[in-house]
This record gives sequence, C-alpha cells and structure tokens, in this order.
Amino acid sequence: MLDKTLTPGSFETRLYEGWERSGAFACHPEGAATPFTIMIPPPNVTGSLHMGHALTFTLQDTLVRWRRMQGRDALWQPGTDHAGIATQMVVERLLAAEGNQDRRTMGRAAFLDRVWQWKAESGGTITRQLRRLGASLDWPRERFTMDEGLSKAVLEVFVTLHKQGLIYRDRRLVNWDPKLLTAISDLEVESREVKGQIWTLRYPVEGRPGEFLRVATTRPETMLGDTAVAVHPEDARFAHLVGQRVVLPLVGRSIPVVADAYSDPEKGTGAVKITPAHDFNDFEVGKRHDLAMPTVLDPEARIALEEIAADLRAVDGVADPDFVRGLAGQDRFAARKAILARLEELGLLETAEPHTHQVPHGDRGGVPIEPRLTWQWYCDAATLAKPAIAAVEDGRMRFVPKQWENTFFAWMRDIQPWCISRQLWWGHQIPAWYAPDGTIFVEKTEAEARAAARAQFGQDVPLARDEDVLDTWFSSALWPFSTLGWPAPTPEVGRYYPGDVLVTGFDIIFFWVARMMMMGMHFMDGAVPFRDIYIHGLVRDEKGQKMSKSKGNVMDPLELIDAYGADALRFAICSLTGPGRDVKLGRKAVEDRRAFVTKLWNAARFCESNGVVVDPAWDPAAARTPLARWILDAANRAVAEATAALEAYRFDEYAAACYRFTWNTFCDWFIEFAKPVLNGEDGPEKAEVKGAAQHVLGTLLRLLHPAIPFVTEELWDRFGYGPECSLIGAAWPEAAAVAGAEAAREELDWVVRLVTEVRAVRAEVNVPPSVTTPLLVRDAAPESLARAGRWIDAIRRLGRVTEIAPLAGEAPKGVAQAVVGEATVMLPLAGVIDLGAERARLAKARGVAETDARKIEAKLGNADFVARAPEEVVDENRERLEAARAEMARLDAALARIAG
RNA sequence: GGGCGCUUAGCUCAGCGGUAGAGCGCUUCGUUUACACCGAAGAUGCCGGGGGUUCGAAUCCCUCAGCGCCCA
Repeated sequence: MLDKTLTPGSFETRLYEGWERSGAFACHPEGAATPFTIMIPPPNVTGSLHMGHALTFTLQDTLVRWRRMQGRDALWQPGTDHAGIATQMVVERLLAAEGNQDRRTMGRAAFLDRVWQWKAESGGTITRQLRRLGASLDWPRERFTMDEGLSKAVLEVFVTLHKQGLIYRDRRLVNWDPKLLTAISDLEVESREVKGQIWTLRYPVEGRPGEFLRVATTRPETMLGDTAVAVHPEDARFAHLVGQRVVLPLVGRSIPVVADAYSDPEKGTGAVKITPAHDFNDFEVGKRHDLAMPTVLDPEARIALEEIAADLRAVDGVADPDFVRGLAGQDRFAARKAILARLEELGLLETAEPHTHQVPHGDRGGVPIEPRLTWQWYCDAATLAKPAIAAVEDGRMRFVPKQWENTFFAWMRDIQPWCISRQLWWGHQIPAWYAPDGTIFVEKTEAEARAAARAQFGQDVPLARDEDVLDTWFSSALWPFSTLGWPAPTPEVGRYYPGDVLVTGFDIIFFWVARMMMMGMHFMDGAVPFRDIYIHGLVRDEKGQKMSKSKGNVMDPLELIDAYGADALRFAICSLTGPGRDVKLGRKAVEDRRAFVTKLWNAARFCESNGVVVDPAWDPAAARTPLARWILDAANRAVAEATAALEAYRFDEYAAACYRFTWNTFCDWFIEFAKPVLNGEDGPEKAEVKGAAQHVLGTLLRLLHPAIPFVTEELWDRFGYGPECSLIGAAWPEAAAVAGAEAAREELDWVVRLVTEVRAVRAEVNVPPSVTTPLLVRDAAPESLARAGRWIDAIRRLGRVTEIAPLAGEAPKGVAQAVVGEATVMLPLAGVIDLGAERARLAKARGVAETDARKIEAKLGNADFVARAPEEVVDENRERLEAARAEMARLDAALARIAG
C-alpha cells in the first residue's frame, strides 16, 4: 500500500542510486539508436549548487530524460572546469587560513600539488549535489578541463592555431588586475559606478609664459606617463595650440599638443591628457600620433619610474624631479593624493569637482583594473568568429528564443583579439619555449621544442618555458569535442558531435557559446558544436531581485529539496520557465508544486485502493464505454500537447499541459465518474474502467517523468508497470487509437456541463449540501435524456440529485433553473431557495447572453465583415448568435416561470 | 548614446489578428470513505497612454511613458 502521505525523502536517494547503478544514465556508442547529445556547460569546480544551476540542469535533465524515453541514445556528459583564478584564490586563502607558506614561498610544483589535493577533497561538491536534483548525467564519462585527455586537446589546439598564425604573441594594453597580478579578458571586467572627482590641471604652454592648457582628468596619478595633450581638430578654442608643446608638470617633459577627434569638446575642458600606456583610448591616440608609451605603474599598480627616470627635468615652479622620485613605489591612490597636493602647491591644480563615473573592476579580485602594456598571447578571434557567424546566419545553429541572435551577432561582429594568457600557476601552461636570443618555439612537448631549436641553431641551446597559463575559457571552448576524446579519433567524436542543444543562460553567450562555436567549427571541419542554443533567463527571487549573498535573498536548492522534494523544485522550475523571461522563484512557488506532486500521489493511491492493477495486455483500441474512450482521448491530447511543448523548448507549456490533464481531467472528472462504477458490481464495465485507469495512469507517469522523475518512478515501480527503476527507460507515450472518441467527448462534456450548472445553481441560491433534489428536464432532446439516464449515478453523486425526470407540463412553484444546451433543468426547491437570489441569478445569466448576442449582432450587421472575413469565421459567428439568442429565450422563459 | 526585453485579474505569468485565460491569493460553502498539500461555487480586467493598418487589434506598425538588462 502506498503511504497516506508523500515523503519524497524516503525514496529519492534509493531511486537515484538504482538508476545510476543500473547504467540508466549511460549512453550507448555501440548501439543503433540516434544519438541525442547535451554537453553540460561545465560548472566551475569551486562552485556549489545554487538556484541558477538548479534551473539550467533541471531543464537539461528534462530534455535528456524525454529524449531517452523517445528511444534516443542520450549522452549528457558531465564535468567541471578548472576555474583558474577562482581555484587559485580558494587554495591561496586556504593556505593563509592554515597558516601555511604562501604560494610564492612554497613554489609552483608544491602549490600545484596542493591544488590537486584540494580538488580531490572538495572538487566533487557540485557533482554530488547534482545527484540530489535527479540529474541523469553519464557519470563514468565525467571530465575535468585539467584532465590528461583534455590537456592534450589544449596542446593540440594551441600548437595548431599558432602554426596557422591564429595565435600570436603581442605587446598591447591588457586589463591588468593589480590584486591578482594577472591579465584578464574584457569579459572578466565589469564597470562599476564610482563617486570620484574630476580635476582640472594646468599644463604650461611652452614659450608662452603665463599661458596654460587646462586638462580635465579623473586619474591625475597617470600624468607621469603623459606624452601628449589632445584637442579636437575642429575646436577653435585650441586651434592656435595644435603643434605647440606644453610642459608636463612635476616631470618637466615637453609634450606636444595634438589634434585628435578622440577629444570631445563638450567634455571637461575640451583638452585631454594622453597617457598611452595606461588607458585604452589614449593608447589608440598614441598609435595614431606615434607617441612614446612609458609605463609608470608596476604590476601592483605602484608608481614605477624606470621608464621615465631619464626624462625628469626640473622646471622652476612647474616640475620637481625630487618630488617625482619620492613617489616611486607608492600605491596608485596614495600617489594620486600626493600629486594633487603638490600640483596645488604649484598653483597647477585649478578645480576639483565631484564626479560619478564608470570604473572598470576585475570581477574576481574586485579592485579597479589597470590597463598595462605587456606581452601576452592572443587568439585571432575575429577570424575564428566568421564561420560561427555564418552558421547562425544560415540557420545551421539556431538560438531559442531567436532574439538572442542579435546579442550574439553584435558581439561577434566586433570581436577583439582574445587575450588567452594568464599570469597564474593553476591551468594549462603555455607550450612555448624561449631561446636565449628570444626565439620562440611552440610545440606540444619540451622534446619537440628542443628538436626545433636544434634544427634552428644547429646545436642545443637552453630553453625556458613560458611561465603563464591559458585562460580557463580556452579549454572550456574545446569541451564539445575534447570531452569525447579528441584529438584521438574515437567513435564518440563521430557519434556525439555535434551536440543537439546547448542549454545556458544569456549571461554566458559570450563565454561558452561563442567560444565553443569558434573552436568547434575550426577543429571539426566546419561542423557546428550544437544545433540549438536554448537560452533561459536568470533565477530571481519572488520580487524579481537578483539573488545575491549581500542581499540575503538566496535560496538554497538543497534546502528546498529537503523541505519539498526534488520533484516539487523541478516542477516549479519547469512551470515558470517561459521563453525569454527570467524565472521568479519564491519558496511559495515550490510549495505550490509540491501540492501537485501530492495530488498525483493521491490519485495513484485511489487507483491502488480500488483494485486498479497493471495490465499490459489491456488494449485501449478495444475500449467500448464512453468513459474509457473519453479519458483515453483526453490522454492522447495531453500527450500531443506535452510533446509539442518539449519540442519547442516550452517547459512552461509542457508543465501546464501535464498539470491540466492530471488535475482537471483525470482527478476532477475521470476519478469521480469512475467511483460509481468501481463501487458497483463486477462486470465488463468495471473491468474497462480499471483497464483505462491503469493505462492512463501509466501514460501520466511517463508523461511527467522528465519533469518529476522521482515520484513517477516510485509509483511506476510500486504499481509494477515495470521492474525497479525502469520508468527512466520506458517508452515515451504515443497516441492510442480510440474508437468513437468524438461521440465519447460529446457525451462526457455534456455530463460535465450539466453537473457544473447544477452545482452553480445550488451554490448561488444557497441550497444546503444536505438537501438533495430531483432534476426536472424540460425541452430536452431524446439524446440528452438518454445521457442523463446513462450517467444518473455520477450525476446523483456530483450534483446531489435524487433522480432525473422529463417535465412536460407546468413547472412546480419555486424552482431553481439552469440552461444546458437545448434543455432547461429545474431543481424543485420550494421553501428552500431564495427566489430573489434565483431571479437575480437568471437575470444576470440572461444579461451575459444578451451582451454576447449584441456583440455578435453588431459584427454580423457590418457588411464589410460579412463580405471580407473568412467564411468559417462568419459561419461561426452566426452559430454563436443563434445559440446566444436561444439561451436568452430559455432564460426568459425560466424567469417567467418564477415571476411574481 | 546604441541595442534587447517587459508593461494583460490583487500577485506571478500564458495568449501574439477572429468568444480575454491559468496558477496562486481573495470571498462563500463543505466530515460525499484518493487527497484540507482537498472539494464546490463566486468576484475581480479602459490587455500602460495616444495614433495608425485592418471587416476585425491584447495580438501588427508608429509614437510617448515607465521598468529591467546588455553594450559603449
């Protein structure tokens, strides 16, 4: 017997272990079935399961379970990425907390050992948690971006792209994180609004004593590296100064005034100082005007004078080399203060005004990034992006919803060289070796590099390997094929690449999506890495706020699973995942879906306690009773709706279709109609109701399994639809042939309408539930009376009716009435009902019918409508008008009957 | 500044040319033996404002307003 109350915790772990043990999650490369592949966008190895994961992995699991049931050879391959910066930070923090040596003291090899040790201990957190969610991942195929195999793929790709000229070394400005001491990519930089100040400085014009060029800046400390002042070429105010020179205060360097459209006459003073080595815009100006580009900040963003020491020159009242020398080694913000103070003393600081502006910050380190001129490795993203753009343009890859194409195109068409080197230890060390003369050898192994060097120099030379590692996204970009064993020619690569769909959030389009496309198409002979890209929203709290620790509105998916069950959480997620919308998910939403899971459980309990048992031989095509035919037909429609919804990635519609059929059809009506039969005598009718019940319950369990795998599997097993843990491998339901479906639908729909009307009448005229009445039917067609007779047991029970009789003559006094189709049904309730309430009720119903009729009359009275609208629309309106008029007439008659 | 999205019942959202819907909430009623994580009934809408296209607009177009996000 099923327990009276549903306790998901009592079976979730057992079922998951059962599935996993039985190999139900495994793909079958040797099989004949058509593959269905989803590559997990690898979560960060330092992460733990949050609501965003719960969302994306629930959707992925729903798709995978559904396709698996459809007979596809599903591969959902799990794994994590090594998260270079995040992991290194975690382990460094750990070392500090343990009171251990820091990484520089312990050295690279020892530090990396420690990271691997951490990975072994803590790296499995998220993969363990995914099991709680029910994610049916092919665990034995789990991969990690630092695995031997994936590292081989990284070497192959790096070396190949280098030989193709698509990876190169360059000295450009990079986003430098002065806290983490590494370059980071544009995408790892976030603008934050900062309340700062804007200062106006006075730069003396050379050879014109007393004349100054006023420049506005938010970063006065970089002035030490200024090599020009730019004004707009068409700005008349400064035309006479273009080509002149100014003296750089404090430093004493003579710098030119250049005309460059970058300078905005509307902003600040219209003249802008140019520091090419410390600002991206200034760098471009510097290149245009062939300016020197001295660096004045060291990696930790402290003042460094090496590149300007030779330029320092004392100028009376303007420049002070001793002061500048004293700044060496000072932090950028301390230096700013000192410089401003000194400029003020010299009378060269004109104004200081409050100013709010966007300041780039490193998203990991959290400090303002510092553009720095450094040598880094770059990937020619613009070239790699072209085939990916074309593949989306011509439909070989499809964004769902489509509008995300715009975001993708906008970024891809203006993509910048991708800085792929990082000054970290944890990651794939760049396979580049330097000879003493600076020659670079890029090879997969040191031995190959040595051989290449020997070939070049005619003798062995000492080689030093590049210390840097690659951006984590470089290895993640290879995920769709590196996880399948590439570059080895494995059967998996041929079979599971391209994937069918990548599921991810819109915030990740530039990271995984774009990069996987670029690398996939380049290395897999132009083949796209996945056909569909399903983009879902972000999880927010019930008020629509982004969840964050600082706001304190985070919900823990594991805690929700403990409280309500994984199925409730998953069903809530599916229900709320509409197209192109964020998912607002409060605790209440999960609690509400638990009620649905419980409802299903209780419906199953009803079936069990009424002797419904599984009968695989039961043939729906042989069903003869309207009730069986009706519920089978309704199930067919639910199957069609659910399948269409999943095909369109409409998780909300899939959940809604399942919900409606389960609750509003199966529970509310089928079970109620079945009760009189099941309580009655044994016979063919009862047998058929049981047969239909077991058949449809089985359909329901299969239909709902992708969304709520645990409770459906538990019920499937308990009822004996199959062996333990077999629902996951059961066939996705398909429409069953049902004879006479239309007639059955008409019949049952009529009964539903009759019962609903009777209930409404009773409720509105305040008939106590204890009072039962006969039902007098006037003007009923013979078929309606016959139906009433066939369903008298159900109508009695659901409408609190004693008997049904046709009424030919006068209606008794004090009836409550309702119109059902062509018939008027009357409940003789003299003395019980409030006649005033009944009259009001009928009048209101008549009003509704009249309004409806008026609207349709107006429509049909419009000659243009009749002439131009499609014929079926016009006919439909004529029929509706007729029905509305007939209803008005019947209601008028009903009102007349109880008049006065 | 450029781009995208949103604005429909108290709340969360479907619907996207042809009769305005769901869930939750609310009100009333309910010990009918699956389920109170339940059942029955009910109320609630200038479909953001304005203009246009159309026989017909919540739905298509323009415009304005507000909100949110992304990129500068």
